[in-house]
Amino acid sequence: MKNATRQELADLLKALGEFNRLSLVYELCQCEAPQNAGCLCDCCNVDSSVVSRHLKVLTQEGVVRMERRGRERKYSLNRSEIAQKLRSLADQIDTTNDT
Amino acid sequence: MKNATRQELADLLKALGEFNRLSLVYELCQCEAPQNAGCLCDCCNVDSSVVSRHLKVLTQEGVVRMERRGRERKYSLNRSEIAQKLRSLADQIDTTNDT
DNA sequence: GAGATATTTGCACAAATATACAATAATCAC
DNA sequence: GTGATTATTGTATATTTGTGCAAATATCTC
Repeated sequence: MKNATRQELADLLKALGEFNRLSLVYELCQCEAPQNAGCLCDCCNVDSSVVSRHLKVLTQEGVVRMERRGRERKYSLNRSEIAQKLRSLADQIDTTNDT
Repeated sequence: MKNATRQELADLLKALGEFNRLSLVYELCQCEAPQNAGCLCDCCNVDSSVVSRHLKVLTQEGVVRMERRGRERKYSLNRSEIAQKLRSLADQIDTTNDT
């Protein structure tokens, strides 16, 4: 595995590894339709500007994708892509022998 | 999901989400036998004290377990446990509809 | 015990991060 | 256009984090 790839994976895990961002991910998990930032604000107890920045991180890392719709921005999870990366890591960790 | 649980998961992901720590995990992935800290130092380009601290974080988060053997300390991956947690998250993310 | 080896802790520090509040930008409804 | 709504960006700040070097701790060998 190349260093660049490993760095990308580390960045992804770091993006997921913050309580409020993980909360946003779980919130989006449970929504079929894309959600706007205002709605997503409700699931974490921080200022909307903070949510906006967390969503930016999640977007940059490919966890989430955003589409403008009027003055709103709709966010949704890149479900299969993220799940696949997590499973791939799990497989590498789990492949062989263990207690 | 309770907040405490979510925080634990976030902490786990954060532990994995740093380049040198992830490198240590990959290194341990490829070892059958537990490795000592000195050996693990070779896979990241940092001071041994830094590796020691990273291993401490990984141990605290349950990624790795340590056993003293003389003056050495042998580290090994908690493979199945970590893999299971990652798969569980993947499943939650992936359960339903997506592009 | 003396010296060598393996690893961790104390200390210092620069960089990154999460956060709040205020200001700005973009769009809608009238 | 005016005002309201939605969301982001500017600024400041307190905290956390990753790091290296030196000192300390623990164990082994002689």
